[in-house]
Amino acid sequence: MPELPEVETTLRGIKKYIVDEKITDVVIRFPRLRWPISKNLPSLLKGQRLLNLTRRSKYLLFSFKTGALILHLGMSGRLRLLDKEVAPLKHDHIDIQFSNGKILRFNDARRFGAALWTEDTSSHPLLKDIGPEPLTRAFSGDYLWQAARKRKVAVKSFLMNGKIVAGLGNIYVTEALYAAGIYPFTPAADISRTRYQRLATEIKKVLQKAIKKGGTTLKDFMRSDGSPGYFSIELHVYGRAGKACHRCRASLKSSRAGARATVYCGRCQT
DNA sequence: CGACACACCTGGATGC
DNA sequence: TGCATCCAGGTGTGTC
Repeated sequence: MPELPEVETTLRGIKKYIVDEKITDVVIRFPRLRWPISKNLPSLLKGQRLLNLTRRSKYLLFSFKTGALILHLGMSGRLRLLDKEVAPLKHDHIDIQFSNGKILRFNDARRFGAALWTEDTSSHPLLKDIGPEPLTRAFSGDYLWQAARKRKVAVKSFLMNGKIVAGLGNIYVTEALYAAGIYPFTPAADISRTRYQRLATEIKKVLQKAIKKGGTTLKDFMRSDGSPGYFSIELHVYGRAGKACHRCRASLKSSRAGARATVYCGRCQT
Protein backbone atom coordinates (compact mmCIF):
# COMPACT_ATOMS: atom_id res chain seq x y z
CA MET A 1 0.00 0.00 0.00
CA PRO A 2 1.79 3.09 -1.05
CA GLU A 3 1.60 5.67 1.68
CA LEU A 4 3.30 9.03 1.60
CA PRO A 5 6.87 7.73 2.02
CA GLU A 6 6.40 5.26 -0.82
CA VAL A 7 5.01 7.94 -3.10
CA GLU A 8 7.87 10.25 -2.17
CA THR A 9 10.43 7.53 -2.86
CA THR A 10 8.80 6.77 -6.19
CA LEU A 11 9.05 10.42 -7.09
CA ARG A 12 12.71 10.66 -6.13
CA GLY A 13 13.46 7.46 -7.97
CA ILE A 14 11.99 8.40 -11.32
CA LYS A 15 12.25 12.18 -11.43
CA LYS A 16 15.79 12.50 -12.71
CA TYR A 17 15.12 10.18 -15.62
CA ILE A 18 12.09 11.94 -17.05
CA VAL A 19 12.00 15.65 -16.18
CA ASP A 20 12.88 17.77 -19.23
CA GLU A 21 12.07 14.89 -21.56
CA LYS A 22 9.31 15.08 -24.12
CA ILE A 23 6.47 12.61 -24.20
CA THR A 24 6.52 10.69 -27.44
CA ASP A 25 3.71 8.24 -26.83
CA VAL A 26 1.00 7.32 -24.36
CA VAL A 27 -0.73 3.96 -24.26
CA ILE A 28 -3.86 3.37 -22.21
CA ARG A 29 -4.61 -0.34 -22.02
CA PHE A 30 -7.34 -0.22 -19.44
CA PRO A 31 -9.04 3.12 -18.83
CA ARG A 32 -11.23 2.17 -15.89
CA LEU A 33 -9.40 3.24 -12.79
CA ARG A 34 -11.18 4.93 -9.92
CA TRP A 35 -12.45 7.39 -12.48
CA PRO A 36 -12.30 6.64 -16.19
CA ILE A 37 -9.15 7.90 -17.85
CA SER A 38 -10.12 10.57 -20.33
CA LYS A 39 -9.99 9.41 -23.94
CA ASN A 40 -8.05 12.48 -24.95
CA LEU A 41 -5.34 12.09 -22.30
CA PRO A 42 -2.82 10.74 -24.83
CA SER A 43 -3.37 13.66 -27.19
CA LEU A 44 -3.07 16.11 -24.30
CA LEU A 45 0.27 14.64 -23.26
CA LYS A 46 1.93 13.76 -26.54
CA GLY A 47 4.61 16.17 -27.65
CA GLN A 48 4.72 17.98 -24.32
CA ARG A 49 7.88 18.42 -22.31
CA LEU A 50 7.71 17.36 -18.68
CA LEU A 51 8.59 20.49 -16.74
CA ASN A 52 8.50 19.11 -13.23
CA LEU A 53 7.42 16.20 -11.09
CA THR A 54 6.15 16.98 -7.61
CA ARG A 55 4.05 15.46 -4.87
CA ARG A 56 1.06 16.81 -3.00
CA SER A 57 -0.23 14.44 -0.37
CA LYS A 58 -0.14 11.09 -2.17
CA TYR A 59 -0.77 12.62 -5.56
CA LEU A 60 2.06 12.78 -8.08
CA LEU A 61 1.85 15.89 -10.24
CA PHE A 62 3.45 15.84 -13.67
CA SER A 63 3.54 19.47 -14.82
CA PHE A 64 3.47 20.63 -18.39
CA LYS A 65 3.11 23.95 -20.10
CA THR A 66 -0.65 23.62 -20.49
CA GLY A 67 -1.55 21.78 -17.31
CA ALA A 68 -0.72 18.75 -15.20
CA LEU A 69 -1.27 15.04 -15.00
CA ILE A 70 -2.49 14.01 -11.57
CA LEU A 71 -1.53 10.44 -10.73
CA HIS A 72 -2.62 8.60 -7.63
CA LEU A 73 -1.36 5.11 -6.85
CA GLY A 74 -4.40 4.17 -4.82
CA MET A 75 -3.92 1.04 -2.76
CA SER A 76 -1.94 -1.07 -5.12
CA GLY A 77 -0.54 1.21 -7.81
CA ARG A 78 3.10 0.97 -8.84
CA LEU A 79 5.23 2.89 -11.26
CA ARG A 80 8.16 1.31 -13.01
CA LEU A 81 10.58 2.87 -15.40
CA LEU A 82 11.53 0.64 -18.31
CA ASP A 83 14.55 0.99 -20.57
CA LYS A 84 12.68 -0.41 -23.50
CA GLU A 85 9.32 -1.82 -24.42
CA VAL A 86 8.63 -5.19 -22.86
CA ALA A 87 5.40 -7.17 -22.95
CA PRO A 88 2.90 -5.74 -20.47
CA LEU A 89 1.92 -7.83 -17.50
CA LYS A 90 -1.48 -8.14 -15.93
CA HIS A 91 -2.77 -4.79 -14.64
CA ASP A 92 -0.22 -2.72 -16.56
CA HIS A 93 -2.76 -0.02 -17.43
CA ILE A 94 -0.76 2.95 -18.70
CA ASP A 95 2.55 3.52 -20.52
CA ILE A 96 4.09 6.94 -20.98
CA GLN A 97 7.04 6.94 -23.33
CA PHE A 98 9.67 9.67 -23.24
CA SER A 99 12.03 11.03 -25.85
CA ASN A 100 15.04 9.38 -24.19
CA GLY A 101 13.39 5.99 -24.69
CA LYS A 102 12.32 5.45 -21.10
CA ILE A 103 8.83 4.16 -20.52
CA LEU A 104 6.94 4.95 -17.34
CA ARG A 105 4.55 2.09 -16.72
CA PHE A 106 1.63 2.26 -14.29
CA ASN A 107 0.39 -0.98 -12.81
CA ASP A 108 -2.59 -1.11 -10.47
CA ALA A 109 -4.26 -4.39 -9.57
CA ARG A 110 -7.06 -2.98 -7.45
CA ARG A 111 -7.65 0.03 -9.62
CA PHE A 112 -8.14 2.49 -6.78
CA GLY A 113 -5.62 4.67 -8.54
CA ALA A 114 -6.35 7.63 -10.77
CA ALA A 115 -4.90 9.45 -13.76
CA LEU A 116 -6.50 12.80 -14.44
CA TRP A 117 -5.64 15.87 -16.45
CA THR A 118 -6.08 19.35 -15.02
CA GLU A 119 -5.25 22.78 -16.30
CA ASP A 120 -4.91 24.14 -12.80
CA THR A 121 -3.70 22.08 -9.88
CA SER A 122 -4.40 24.80 -7.33
CA SER A 123 -8.14 24.77 -7.94
CA HIS A 124 -8.62 21.09 -8.70
CA PRO A 125 -11.26 19.53 -6.44
CA LEU A 126 -8.97 16.66 -5.45
CA LEU A 127 -6.19 19.00 -4.41
CA LYS A 128 -7.57 22.27 -3.22
CA ASP A 129 -8.71 21.23 0.25
CA ILE A 130 -5.71 19.12 1.25
CA GLY A 131 -4.16 20.01 4.59
CA PRO A 132 -0.51 20.90 5.21
CA GLU A 133 2.23 18.47 4.27
CA PRO A 134 3.30 16.63 7.42
CA LEU A 135 7.00 17.17 6.73
CA THR A 136 6.76 20.94 6.50
CA ARG A 137 7.00 23.50 9.27
CA ALA A 138 3.36 24.42 8.74
CA PHE A 139 2.53 21.07 10.26
CA SER A 140 3.18 21.28 13.98
CA GLY A 141 1.71 20.36 17.34
CA ASP A 142 0.28 23.82 17.63
CA TYR A 143 -1.39 23.49 14.26
CA LEU A 144 -2.90 20.13 15.19
CA TRP A 145 -4.11 21.37 18.54
CA GLN A 146 -5.75 24.38 16.92
CA ALA A 147 -7.36 22.25 14.20
CA ALA A 148 -8.72 19.87 16.82
CA ARG A 149 -10.83 22.45 18.64
CA LYS A 150 -14.41 21.14 19.02
CA ARG A 151 -13.55 17.92 17.19
CA LYS A 152 -15.13 14.94 18.88
CA VAL A 153 -13.82 12.42 16.39
CA ALA A 154 -11.20 9.86 17.50
CA VAL A 155 -7.72 11.34 17.15
CA LYS A 156 -6.80 8.53 14.79
CA SER A 157 -9.64 9.37 12.39
CA PHE A 158 -8.77 13.03 12.78
CA LEU A 159 -5.22 12.37 11.59
CA MET A 160 -6.42 10.30 8.68
CA ASN A 161 -8.57 13.16 7.45
CA GLY A 162 -6.65 14.59 4.51
CA LYS A 163 -8.11 18.04 5.08
CA ILE A 164 -6.37 18.18 8.45
CA VAL A 165 -3.01 16.83 7.29
CA ALA A 166 -1.93 15.51 3.93
CA GLY A 167 -1.28 11.89 3.13
CA LEU A 168 -1.29 10.08 6.48
CA GLY A 169 -2.50 6.52 6.11
CA ASN A 170 -3.33 3.79 8.54
CA ILE A 171 0.14 2.36 8.97
CA TYR A 172 2.00 5.50 9.91
CA VAL A 173 -0.80 7.00 11.98
CA THR A 174 -1.02 3.79 13.97
CA GLU A 175 2.73 3.80 14.53
CA ALA A 176 2.93 7.49 15.39
CA LEU A 177 0.16 7.23 17.99
CA TYR A 178 1.99 4.35 19.60
CA ALA A 179 5.28 6.25 19.59
CA ALA A 180 3.58 9.25 21.18
CA GLY A 181 1.78 7.07 23.75
CA ILE A 182 -1.66 8.30 22.74
CA TYR A 183 -4.79 6.17 22.86
CA PRO A 184 -6.19 6.22 19.29
CA PHE A 185 -9.83 6.69 20.35
CA THR A 186 -9.30 9.81 22.42
CA PRO A 187 -11.53 12.58 21.06
CA ALA A 188 -9.28 14.91 19.09
CA ALA A 189 -10.32 17.95 21.11
CA ASP A 190 -9.36 16.30 24.41
CA ILE A 191 -5.66 16.03 23.68
CA SER A 192 -3.40 18.67 25.19
CA ARG A 193 -1.20 21.01 23.22
CA THR A 194 1.87 19.37 24.72
CA ARG A 195 0.81 15.92 23.62
CA TYR A 196 0.05 17.21 20.12
CA GLN A 197 3.57 18.56 19.96
CA ARG A 198 4.91 15.14 20.79
CA LEU A 199 2.55 13.57 18.26
CA ALA A 200 3.59 15.92 15.45
CA THR A 201 7.22 15.10 16.19
CA GLU A 202 6.55 11.37 16.09
CA ILE A 203 4.61 11.67 12.82
CA LYS A 204 7.55 13.45 11.20
CA LYS A 205 9.98 10.93 12.61
CA VAL A 206 8.15 7.86 11.37
CA LEU A 207 7.67 9.35 7.90
CA GLN A 208 11.28 10.44 7.61
CA LYS A 209 12.50 7.07 8.74
CA ALA A 210 10.39 5.35 6.10
CA ILE A 211 11.54 7.71 3.35
CA LYS A 212 15.14 7.09 4.32
CA LYS A 213 14.53 3.36 4.31
CA GLY A 214 12.88 3.63 0.93
CA GLY A 215 15.83 5.48 -0.46
CA THR A 216 18.22 2.77 0.59
CA THR A 217 15.90 -0.09 -0.32
CA LEU A 218 15.25 1.21 -3.81
CA LYS A 219 18.49 2.54 -5.11
CA ASP A 220 17.56 1.95 -8.68
CA PHE A 221 14.17 2.44 -10.21
CA MET A 222 15.52 1.32 -13.54
CA ARG A 223 15.43 -2.28 -12.53
CA SER A 224 12.26 -4.10 -13.39
CA ASP A 225 11.61 -4.87 -9.75
CA GLY A 226 12.24 -1.32 -8.71
CA SER A 227 8.83 -0.47 -7.41
CA PRO A 228 7.93 0.09 -3.81
CA GLY A 229 5.36 -1.95 -2.03
CA TYR A 230 5.63 -0.58 1.41
CA PHE A 231 8.84 -0.47 3.25
CA SER A 232 9.68 -2.80 6.04
CA ILE A 233 10.47 -0.20 8.60
CA GLU A 234 10.19 -1.71 12.00
CA LEU A 235 6.51 -1.68 12.85
CA HIS A 236 5.74 -1.66 16.56
CA VAL A 237 1.97 -2.04 16.41
CA TYR A 238 0.54 -2.10 12.90
CA GLY A 239 -0.29 -5.70 12.00
CA ARG A 240 0.82 -6.96 15.43
CA ALA A 241 -2.52 -7.41 17.20
CA GLY A 242 -2.25 -9.99 19.97
CA LYS A 243 1.53 -9.83 20.01
CA ALA A 244 3.62 -8.40 22.82
CA CYS A 245 4.14 -4.65 23.09
CA HIS A 246 7.80 -3.92 22.40
CA ARG A 247 7.82 -1.54 25.35
CA CYS A 248 5.88 -3.27 28.13
CA ARG A 249 5.18 -6.77 26.74
CA ALA A 250 1.41 -6.40 27.20
CA SER A 251 -0.66 -8.03 24.48
CA LEU A 252 -1.49 -5.47 21.79
CA LYS A 253 -5.18 -4.80 21.32
CA SER A 254 -7.09 -4.39 18.10
CA SER A 255 -10.25 -2.47 17.36
CA ARG A 256 -11.69 -0.27 14.66
CA ALA A 257 -11.70 3.46 14.16
CA GLY A 258 -14.23 4.03 11.43
CA ALA A 259 -13.66 0.98 9.26
CA ARG A 260 -9.92 0.89 9.85
CA ALA A 261 -8.05 -1.70 11.82
CA THR A 262 -6.50 0.01 14.81
CA VAL A 263 -3.86 -1.69 16.91
CA TYR A 264 -2.58 -0.19 20.12
CA CYS A 265 -1.14 -1.00 23.51
CA GLY A 266 -3.73 -0.66 26.23
CA ARG A 267 -1.02 0.05 28.77
CA CYS A 268 1.35 2.40 26.93
CA GLN A 269 -1.27 4.41 25.07
CA THR A 270 -3.51 6.52 27.27
C1' DC B 1 -20.46 21.86 8.94
C1' DG B 2 -19.11 17.39 11.40
C1' DA B 3 -19.51 12.55 11.69
C1' DC B 4 -19.99 8.42 9.64
C1' DA B 5 -21.33 4.60 6.39
C1' DC B 6 -20.52 3.20 2.00
C1' DA B 7 -18.49 2.35 -2.47
C1' DC B 8 -14.86 1.19 -5.45
C1' DC B 9 -11.50 -3.35 -6.52
C1' DT B 10 -8.51 -7.48 -6.50
C1' DG B 11 -5.55 -10.74 -4.39
C1' DG B 12 -4.13 -13.13 -0.45
C1' DA B 13 -5.43 -15.46 3.71
C1' DT B 14 -8.56 -18.28 5.92
C1' DG B 15 -12.29 -21.61 6.51
C1' DC B 16 -14.96 -25.47 5.01
C1' DT C 1 -7.66 -29.43 -4.14
C1' DG C 2 -11.03 -26.19 -4.75
C1' DC C 3 -14.48 -23.11 -3.68
C1' DA C 4 -16.61 -19.44 -0.80
C1' DT C 5 -15.86 -15.78 2.20
C1' DC C 6 -13.51 -12.13 4.42
C1' DC C 7 -10.40 -8.52 4.74
C1' DA C 8 -7.13 -4.93 3.46
C1' DG C 9 -7.16 0.08 2.59
C1' DG C 10 -7.36 5.79 0.32
C1' DT C 11 -10.51 8.81 -0.29
C1' DG C 12 -14.60 10.73 -2.63
C1' DT C 13 -19.57 10.75 -2.11
C1' DG C 14 -23.93 10.61 0.05
C1' DT C 15 -26.77 10.92 4.19
C1' DC C 16 -28.15 12.44 8.62
